[in-house]
Amino acid sequence: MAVPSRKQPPGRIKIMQALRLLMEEQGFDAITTAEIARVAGVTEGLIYKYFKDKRDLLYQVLEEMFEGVILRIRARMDLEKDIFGRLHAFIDETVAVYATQRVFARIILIEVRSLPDFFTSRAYGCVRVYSRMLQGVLEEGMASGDFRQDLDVRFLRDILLGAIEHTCLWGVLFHRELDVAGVAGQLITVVREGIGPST
Amino acid sequence: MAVPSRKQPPGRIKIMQALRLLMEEQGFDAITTAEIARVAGVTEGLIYKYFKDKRDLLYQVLEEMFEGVILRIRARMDLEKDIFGRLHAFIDETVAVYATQRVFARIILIEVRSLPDFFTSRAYGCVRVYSRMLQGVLEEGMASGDFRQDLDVRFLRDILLGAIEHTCLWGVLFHRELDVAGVAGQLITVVREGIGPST
Amino acid sequence: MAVPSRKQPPGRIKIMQALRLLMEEQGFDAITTAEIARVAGVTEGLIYKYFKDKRDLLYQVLEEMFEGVILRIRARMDLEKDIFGRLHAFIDETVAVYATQRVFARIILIEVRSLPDFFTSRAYGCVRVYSRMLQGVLEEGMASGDFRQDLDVRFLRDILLGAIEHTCLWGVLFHRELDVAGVAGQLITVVREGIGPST
Amino acid sequence: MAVPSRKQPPGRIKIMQALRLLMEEQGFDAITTAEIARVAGVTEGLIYKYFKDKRDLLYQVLEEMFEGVILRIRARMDLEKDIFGRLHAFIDETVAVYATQRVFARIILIEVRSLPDFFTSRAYGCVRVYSRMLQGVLEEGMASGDFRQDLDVRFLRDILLGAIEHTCLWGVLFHRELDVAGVAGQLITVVREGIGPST
DNA sequence: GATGAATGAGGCTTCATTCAT
DNA sequence: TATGAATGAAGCCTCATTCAT
Repeated sequence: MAVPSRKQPPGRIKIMQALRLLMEEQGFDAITTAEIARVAGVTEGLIYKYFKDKRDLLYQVLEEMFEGVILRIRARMDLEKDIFGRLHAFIDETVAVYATQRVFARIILIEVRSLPDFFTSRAYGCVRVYSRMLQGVLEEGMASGDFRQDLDVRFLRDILLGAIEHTCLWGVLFHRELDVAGVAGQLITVVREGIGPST
Repeated sequence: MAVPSRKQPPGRIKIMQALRLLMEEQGFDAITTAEIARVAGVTEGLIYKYFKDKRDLLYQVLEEMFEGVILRIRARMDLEKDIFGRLHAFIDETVAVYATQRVFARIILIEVRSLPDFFTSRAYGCVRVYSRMLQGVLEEGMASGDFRQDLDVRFLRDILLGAIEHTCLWGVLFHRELDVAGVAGQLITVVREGIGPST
Repeated sequence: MAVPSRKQPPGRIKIMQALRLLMEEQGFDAITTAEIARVAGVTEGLIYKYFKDKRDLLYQVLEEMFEGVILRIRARMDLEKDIFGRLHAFIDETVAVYATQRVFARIILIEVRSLPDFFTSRAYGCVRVYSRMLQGVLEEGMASGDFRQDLDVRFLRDILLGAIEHTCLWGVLFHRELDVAGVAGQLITVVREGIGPST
Repeated sequence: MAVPSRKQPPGRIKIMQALRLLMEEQGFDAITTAEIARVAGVTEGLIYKYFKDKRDLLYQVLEEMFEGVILRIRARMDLEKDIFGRLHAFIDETVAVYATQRVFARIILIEVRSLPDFFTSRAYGCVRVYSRMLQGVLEEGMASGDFRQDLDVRFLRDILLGAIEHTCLWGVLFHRELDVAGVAGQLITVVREGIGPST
């Protein structure tokens, strides 16, 4: 997977890096192709050699990052034996990614939602893979009796994803630091035991 | 409710209605001022008599809707005696709003996030009020011993808000129906008891 | 002359004052009718009750001020017996006006030049009267033999007017103080004796 | 002279020429970007590839012309041996420029004054250079004892510049012919000897 | 693989002005 | 005398995109 970028033309690489760089500071809409080209040190025209349009560039950047993220999470989960460990690994690693890879977080949490054609892009495939990983854990836990079985697994999945995203969102929006262990820990606690008084 | 908007110039009202109407079908960016004016039956210039710019119009539309939403939720919560009832009311009513007021949901869940100046707008004040309502319930529950006290109340609040939003998001994005009672019910269950095997 | 503004409707007065006030700080083009109305405390519509259009307002403001200026200069000149005294009075008083009445100076030195219809306005009549006053002095001086006679009186007039205006211009443009006596004195010296080595 | 503008993109050249052409007949404000583009035979968008905005275009046109003017004046002055010759050359050449280069005259005498950001533009640098040339002559004359020394050199400079400009202004405003030798000659006479009766 | 000049569509916004009340 | 809602024309400018070299 994730071909080691062998043979990638330098122009293409520079363009993708330029967008990533610019998105550290600005939203996608605020970034112009002229700016991307300037930062990349190429001409605007070259962008269209490698990318169908400006959004395609965004999607490809996202895809590349997302592949790395998925590998990371999978690797981390594979180390865990029990089901709660794997769930914790998924959550913790996701939060860690949002905390450290701000551009990735920006794109996935903010930019992409208002772009209708995202959901037919290859990058969206990554979202499905990612989402399916969590769903897999949940199904497994239900099957094994470790998790309660009276819930719709997709609802449950969305609840978890939403909880993760929202706790990270403000950090991303306002460039605030994120307490990874704290967020992940509290989330796991709520999910395991609920908010009723600890018994 | 919804103050009879005394003295509001008709043009202003028509413009706001036009945007709401158009946003049933398209994203904010895809809507042009020309289109708004045409649907409202006024000239483009009039928009700028009442609104600083196109985004200001969006924020004012959102604010107006949000005020109604807040009133609705508050009214509903005031009917409940116990703390879990109030929590349930908040969640259930929020989901109901997302399910029925698609434009409101669109704006708050999707459009607004990529607009940096939203967070300095008056409409954002509504978000804070709304968010504070939930936080109030949580604090109350912690103080009374009904909720566990080993969690950061703001984390908890964000977990809940995220869970609500995400479960509604896909319905909003793809114009799917939303099973209000189902979503709210499952969410409350998770929150109360966690996903551990039902005892 | 210059009717003591008897019976002038208050709205009209307020509008003219508003423009004068605003022109202390901004150029005419940068000032909008909306701003004028706001400062005057009237509605935009009222402006068009009293003035044909925005430029007409400018011209009437200028005319009113110019009438005062002409009276001042004339009064001052009438005190002088000899021809050089009158010339000095004209120059000195003009510089004094530019130094103290910045709005007047702004309009006459800057704004009005790019407005083609100014030269058919009543305010332009004031310019002619003013200009004629200087020309009168010069003609008188030539006739009496006090001034050299080998020059075209209109060229001479323009040379003097230009010298006055330009020495004041930068003060007006950049809100700098103006050394009235200095400017007028040096000007008179040059005009009387030239720049050849003092004999 | 007038560097062969090597490598200047043709579009850029055509745009600048178009503005010069249009300003023969109309004021800057009356000229629209659409008109400029039409006359240049390019699209409006291209204007903004080469010029920050419409005013920037004006300033660059002015700068280009002003550079030529300065070269002309300097060349002419360099031919003169004595100080009065150089002063005369400066005045005469300036008047000649105003008489023949109407667009240049228009811009410098009329348009530019009401544009606040002109004074921070590169074109304004030319004004300073030009103005400094005259001041240099005056300082030289004072140092050598050819000119009287009891005057502030900058006042004197402004008096001369104003006299030149004003005598040319009406010609420029009303498209009248200008008697170059006459204007320059009379001006020099006044300046040398004053208006006192010829001795 | 890369350039860079040029396009073109249309977006947002401004503002003087009018008119019914 | 004054209001204020509404107009309408057009202006400036942006920016993704193309194409010949």
